[in-house]
Amino acid sequence: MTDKPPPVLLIAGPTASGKTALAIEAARALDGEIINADSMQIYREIPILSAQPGIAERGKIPHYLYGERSVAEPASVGWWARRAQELIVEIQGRKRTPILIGGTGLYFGALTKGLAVIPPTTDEAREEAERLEALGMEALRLAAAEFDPVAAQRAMGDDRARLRRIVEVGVTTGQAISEFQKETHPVLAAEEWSGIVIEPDRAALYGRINARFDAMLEAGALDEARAVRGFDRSLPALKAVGLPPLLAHLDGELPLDKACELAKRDSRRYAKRQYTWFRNQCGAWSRIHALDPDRARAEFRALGDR
RNA sequence: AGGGGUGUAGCUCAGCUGGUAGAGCAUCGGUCUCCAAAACCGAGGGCCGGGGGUUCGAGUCCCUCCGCCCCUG
Repeated sequence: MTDKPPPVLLIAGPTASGKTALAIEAARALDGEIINADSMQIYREIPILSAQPGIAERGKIPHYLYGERSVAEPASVGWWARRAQELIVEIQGRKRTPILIGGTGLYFGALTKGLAVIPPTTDEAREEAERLEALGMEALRLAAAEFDPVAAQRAMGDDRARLRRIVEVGVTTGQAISEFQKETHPVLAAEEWSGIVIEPDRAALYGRINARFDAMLEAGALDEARAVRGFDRSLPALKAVGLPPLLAHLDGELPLDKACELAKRDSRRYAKRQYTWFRNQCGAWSRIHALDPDRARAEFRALGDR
């Protein structure tokens, strides 16, 4: 018997790829506990729209970071990574396997590649960035280039989000964000984890995405949208796929069928971006291709036998 | 059956008085270090319904055939 902590299992997959079922299978096989690695499933007001696993689905397996925060209190990669790390240590302390499952590539990256340690930006800095953005892209880009020509160069086109961050970090620290980023260290060492990507046939997944959204509506997605209607629309959770068109419908701007169409389209686009991310950022991970739960489980077991 | 209309990219449609095709959406590829289900960048794709004719040259004009839509009987 050694005291070596059990390795951490990372499972990434696009929306609607059957992650939940596979996580349960993995938890049973490895005596594990499940940690959410999905930026939207963190919010408790949108369990249906973000496809959080229900009580029944969870079985007896402990699940963490699902519905842990309110829409009104946005999470962030940094917050998530810290929580995930704490939970990993806890679970390993119980001699069990931490299983992280989700679709947010950046979150996995924070663990396996690291996140630069940058002081939290101040309100003042955020206001400054907003002020510049309001002046127009040119002003924002110019200011960003002033703080950090390297990072500004990297932000192509009208990439407001990154340009703004450069300014925010610049204003609060007086330093270039790219300098901080040079000092990045993985949270998990390479030998501490193994990763699996669920990568089903694209057309099949699209079909499932479409069907799933209909099921979400059936399950009360519209009520969820109604419940968060009063929140600031610029909150991250209010941008969850499917929510904007549903809100537009509630505001009387769109017929329901049109809203559904848009929601499905957005979901397909999102899945496409996820494929791109996993393909290029998680190239060394193992793959599972089956969409069918039974076959996916079989593929998973086959991986374990290697 | 007669009259009118229409047939251009996967879809919806632009294409002025003829000069060998565009747009939106979809699709595909890529970026990604603290709002990431975000914010961006890029690409391919059309024997212009078939055939014939006029013309130096036709998606654009003429004839004919085929498909679809509407009206009238």
